Amino acid sequence: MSTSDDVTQWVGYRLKLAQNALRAAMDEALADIGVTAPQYAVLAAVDSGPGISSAALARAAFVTPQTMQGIVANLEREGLLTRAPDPAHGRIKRAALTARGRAALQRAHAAVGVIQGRMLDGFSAAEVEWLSAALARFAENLRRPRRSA
Amino acid sequence: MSTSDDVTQWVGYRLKLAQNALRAAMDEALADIGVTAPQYAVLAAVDSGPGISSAALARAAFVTPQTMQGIVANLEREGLLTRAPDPAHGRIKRAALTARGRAALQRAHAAVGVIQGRMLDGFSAAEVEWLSAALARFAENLRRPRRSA
DNA sequence: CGGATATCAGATAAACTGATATGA
DNA sequence: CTCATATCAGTTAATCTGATATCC
Repeated sequence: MSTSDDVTQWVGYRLKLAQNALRAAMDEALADIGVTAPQYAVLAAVDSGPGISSAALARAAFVTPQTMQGIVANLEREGLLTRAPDPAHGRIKRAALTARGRAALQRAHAAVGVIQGRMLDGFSAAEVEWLSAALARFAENLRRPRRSA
Repeated sequence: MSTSDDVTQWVGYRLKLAQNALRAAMDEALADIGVTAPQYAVLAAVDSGPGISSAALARAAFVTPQTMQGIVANLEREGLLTRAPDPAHGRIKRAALTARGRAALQRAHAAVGVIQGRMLDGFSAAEVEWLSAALARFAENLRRPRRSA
């Protein structure tokens, strides 16, 4: 039974290893800037869409609101973003980058670009495109019918 | 500045989303069996190579010995594997699955197979092969020279 | 002593579920 | 009342770094 059991050959395992390596490389590169990989993603998302709520960020990242609030709270504590209550909708808090947040994001973009380049070394743009689409499809496929309707 | 900043388009982000979705799906499927995705990987590795040490498992998974010991300790606590000191090398502890561990692994293999099939739905064997190789190469590329050119 | 192995101790971000308050 | 948003409280597995002890 140790024939098809080689976990290191399984796509899912390699997916995990690749993601682990990516996160490790990003964490190392982002350490100086003082942000983690997930935090970087949130900073970039807030920069792309200022005024976004935590709930919306959570939906975009497919995590629970509580999880996203943890990440956002860390960023707020570090002074990289602020959240102001929406005047019209008292309950919603809209996130925006601070000056320090924007500066950090700038540096992070550069650092991450290097990591990305290293990871994709040897692959053509077309291959990367296909790969990216395949990964997105993996996630879609996995998020389908959970059970028993 | 919101042109090339769309994080959701970035390969690394999609890699993370795919891995997150995979882990979530696996955790859900493995919940009944009482193991997590990383624990499943360790059980499979121990099954493939009985007598393996925690340090060797850590190297195979590219994590620190401490991290692997945490996972192994949890599995030992659950009674899914045992660790016996090597008679010749007093310091080394060799892991082996218990009867319950083997039973859990059997069930886990089946459950994970379903998840895998769902994730890869629509992809040919050749495509999966290429994808898998690409992911392995990503990890390799990222684990190369840290700096110093 | 050096190298590999195992652990203890401690820290942290990230993820979850559950419960709750509030506003539209 | 219902839905979405935010948040408090508590839990957990998985990561890390640092320090130690134990073998060969």
